[in-house]
Formats: sequence, C-alpha cells, structure tokens
Amino acid sequence: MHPQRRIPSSFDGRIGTMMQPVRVRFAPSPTGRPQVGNIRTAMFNWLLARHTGGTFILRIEDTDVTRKVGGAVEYIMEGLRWLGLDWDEGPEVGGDYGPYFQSQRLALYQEAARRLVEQGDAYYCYCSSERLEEMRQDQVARKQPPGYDRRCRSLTPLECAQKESGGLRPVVRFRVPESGQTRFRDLIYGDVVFENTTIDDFVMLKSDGYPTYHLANVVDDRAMKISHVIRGEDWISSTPRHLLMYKALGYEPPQYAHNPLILGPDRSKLSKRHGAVSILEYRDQGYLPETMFNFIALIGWSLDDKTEIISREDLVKNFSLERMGKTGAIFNREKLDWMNGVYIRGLAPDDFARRVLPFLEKDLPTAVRRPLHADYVRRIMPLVQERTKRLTEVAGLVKFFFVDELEYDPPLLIAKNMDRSTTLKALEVSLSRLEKLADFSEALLEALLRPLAEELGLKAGQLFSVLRTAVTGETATPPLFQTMSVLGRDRCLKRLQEALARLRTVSS
RNA sequence: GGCGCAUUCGUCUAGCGGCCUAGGACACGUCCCUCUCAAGGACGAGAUCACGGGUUCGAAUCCCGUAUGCGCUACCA
Repeated sequence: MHPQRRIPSSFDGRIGTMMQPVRVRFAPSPTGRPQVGNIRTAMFNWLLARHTGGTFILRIEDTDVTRKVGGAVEYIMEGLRWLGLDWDEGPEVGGDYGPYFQSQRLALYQEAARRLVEQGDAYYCYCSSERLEEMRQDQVARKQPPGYDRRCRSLTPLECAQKESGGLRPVVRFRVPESGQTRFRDLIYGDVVFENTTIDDFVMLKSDGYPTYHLANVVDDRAMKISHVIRGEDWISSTPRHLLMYKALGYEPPQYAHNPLILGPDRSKLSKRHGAVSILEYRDQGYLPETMFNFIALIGWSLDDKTEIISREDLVKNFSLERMGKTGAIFNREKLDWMNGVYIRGLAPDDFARRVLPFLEKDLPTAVRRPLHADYVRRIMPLVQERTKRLTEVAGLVKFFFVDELEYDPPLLIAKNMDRSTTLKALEVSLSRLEKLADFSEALLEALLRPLAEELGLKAGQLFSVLRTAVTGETATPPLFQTMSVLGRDRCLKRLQEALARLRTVSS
C-alpha cells in the first residue's frame, strides 16, 4: 500500500520529518451541535491516525468567548462517540500535551505574540472596530480589496504607551511581508501559491487577551507535535497566514491536507438553513452510526470504482489521503436512506429489535402501555426489519400490533374488483372458518385461507387484501399469515368481527 | 472587487495519455418474483467528460485561456 504515492515530496525531503509519527487533531469550536461536515473532517483525521497507528487528538478551540455555547463540548464528544471516533488525547482522557482547551492555554499564545512583537514580526494595533468598519465600507465602495490599512504598523513604543495610557487595549497584528509569495503543497489539492501582498495584517491576539484561530492553531499544533493538519477546504485561504507565522516563529510547519466541503442542495456550504446538519440529528432520525460512518466517508473519498458498502475496519485498512477527491459534494439523502436500509437489513434480528426499542417507546401512540413487552417486540421486528429505512418509521409500521382499537375507513375493506356484498361474504366465511382453527400458526393459516379464496371464487390476493385490512387497518403490511400469527387468534377474530360490523354500516 | 480552489450522468463517484463508442451506486422507468408493501433479480433511460485553444500518432486524463460555481476576504472558527 502506498498511502501518498502521488504526492511529490517537498516536505519528505526535509530531514527529520519523514519518519515522524502521525499525530492529527480534530479541533472544533464549541458553538453548537457538531455538524456533519466537521464530523467528516474528524473522521478523516481519525482514519489517518488509525491507518498509520498514529495518534488522534481532540482539542477544543474555545477562543471566542462571544460564540461559546454551553453544552457544546458535550455534544461534540457525544457525536464523536456515537460514531466510534475515539480520541487518544483530549478532554476526559487527558494526554501529555494538555490542556486540550485553548481557553486554558492563553499564556502560551500571549507569549508567542509577545515574542513576535519583540522580533518585529508583529505589532500592537489600537484601531477601534468602528474605524475598521468604516475603513472596510470605504474600501468596498471604492472597489478596493478590503483589508487592514496598516495604520498602526509603525507606531513607536512611545506612541503605543500614550494610546495605552488613554485606556486603549490593543490587538496584536502580524506584520505580513510586503513582497514575496507563500506557497505550500497541499496533500489533496497540490501546490497552492499566494502573493504576500494579497494578505493583510491579520489579528493574532484580540484585545481581550484571547488568540484568534490563526495564532492558536499554530501555537498548539506546534506544541502538540501535530504532523498533519486535515481540515476543511475553507481554510485554504488562511493557510499562508499560518505558514508565515511558523516561519517567523522558526517552526517547521505540519503537512496540510484540506478536504472538500459538504454542500447543501444549492451547492453552497452546508449550513442550518439546509435542514438537518448535526450528526446527532441523523442519529435521532433513525440512521445507524455504521451507515453514517460509511456514507460520510464516501463523500469525498472512494476505495475504487464500485465499492459502496464498506466496513469501518476496511476503511481504516484502506484509507489514504491520495484517494480523496477535491470537489465539494452535495449530501444525498436518498442514497443515505438506501444505505441505512442496507445496514438495517444486515443487523442480527435481536440487535435490530434492541436498537428500535427506544424509538418505539418514544413514537408509539401514548395510549399504548409502557414499557413495551420486549419479547413481543422481538417477535414483531423480523416482520418489518427488511422494510425499514429509518428507525423512526418503525412505530408507524407496527402500530397495529400494539393498539387496541383500529382506525380505518370501512370501504377500504373492499378489495379490488369486489363489492360490499362479496366482501361481507368473504369476511363472514373467513371468520367462521378461522374460529374453528385453534392454532394460528403461519402454516395452518395458509393451508386454510388459500383454498378458501378459491372456494369463494376469489383470487388469493383479493381475500388476503380484505383480511389484511380487517386485521391491521392498513393496506400495506408485512405478509398476512406472519402478521396474523404474531397478532394471535383472539385479536384476529375480534378484529374480523369488528370489520364485519363496520362494513355493515356502510350503505351499498 | 481581490485572492484561492474546483468543474465527468439529476446526485455521489471511477478514471492518473491508448483498456472509455466513459464504469459503478442512489434516484427514475419497464419487466420478473409476489397476498399488499418492501427486499431481490433482469433490462433501460440518463454525461457531446463546462467551453475554446494547444501539446501528442493518440486527451476525460497534460498545458493555456474563458465561463461558471464555491470558499476566504471579522478583535468567528
């Protein structure tokens, strides 16, 4: 196997980097429930770590006090765990490179910023956000590229002191070179080049003492010995800033691999307005974690020209950055549903029943007594397993097994090419014959009913259709005999009598 | 506007110069199976490989340009 066969080496040639152990990280910002796009990036990182025997690190980038959302870290870990993406270092598991919350590493960033200022690679900026906003609007109006105008770039220490004595809290900006270019070889996208003149003096340290993503990720990736940064493609434009900082700090940068984005149906970056975006919502909508793992991995990655269903083990065994695509992909719900059906059908019956149970408890009509009888549920589940695509739809499929009173429109009892009287007759005769049947086993039911259809001058399908509706109140159900068998003699007979009574009230 | 990236069936993709009159999957259509619904099987429709130039004996594959789309352009990540 040659994981990065196609990547011409520029980093590989550098002494010491080639045999470095793989250390990758997933560094989400705790701003809400984990989105599928971010989770996919986490997966690719995890996959590379597991494939190479490396280390997968979870680091929380909580550097934006204003966007922090309570409980978000728990949600993120919950999503990761649900998919089986275990981390070797990070919250709750610790590690030698902690703390793994950036809000607890402030001194490190401040120290780096101070050093860069001392070296002359960064400077204090006292411009107010109002001024900056005005400047931007002006630039846009004049069709100039927006960017900091570097007003504070050459303030003297004395001027700085004066501003500060006036109560101004500065930010620290990076002093971007005014010439030259910054380039890197992305493991997925290949060579990417930026003119330094197109990069503005970005903020590294905010006035509240917190770092921006740019500074924090560089400092931490270095401190945590990250070997590969796999992150969303939307970061590609920021990469030269990071590279510039590595250079100023005298650090060797990690290797970069940007993965393409997951798009909404309108081809724009997937966001809340596209509907379900959190991995946890997919869980709640009845998708299996193995489905999500398989499906998400195959958005942007492929094994070959035909593999669609692939296990986690095979994914780990075969994963490589080289087989990553570079185009954004729309999340195809129909295909997800199909794949979930495939995985559901592959579940052992008891496993299926076990996974459905919580959905049943939640979704069955409130009139149904809880807790559900596990053995009864286990008998029903095989009848619907191959018919379900999402766990959430099972309740609707098996409702009639639990409910006391069926609700349906009586004329529905009348099958194709039949009328009220033939249906009445079919029901009457069936009922009387069935009453004499002591054991409602599948085989006996079939042995009785099939010949009966002929005797009544009906096609088997017609009789079965009448009985199906009578006994379930539905026109689409699992096979009749199995259904009746599980329902049991008493309930079937009772429902047949009810059906008869209902149909009699229908005028002909 | 600037910069960056991308561009193969509706969608997800295979394709690394000849195997491609472009393969697979979802969805779709027809048929088979069948007590309904599924599942399964068979078949089919669906892509002038964004467009235009090159390079080459030969290009979906390499190069250039154009178009379109997306991303970034915050004291967000």
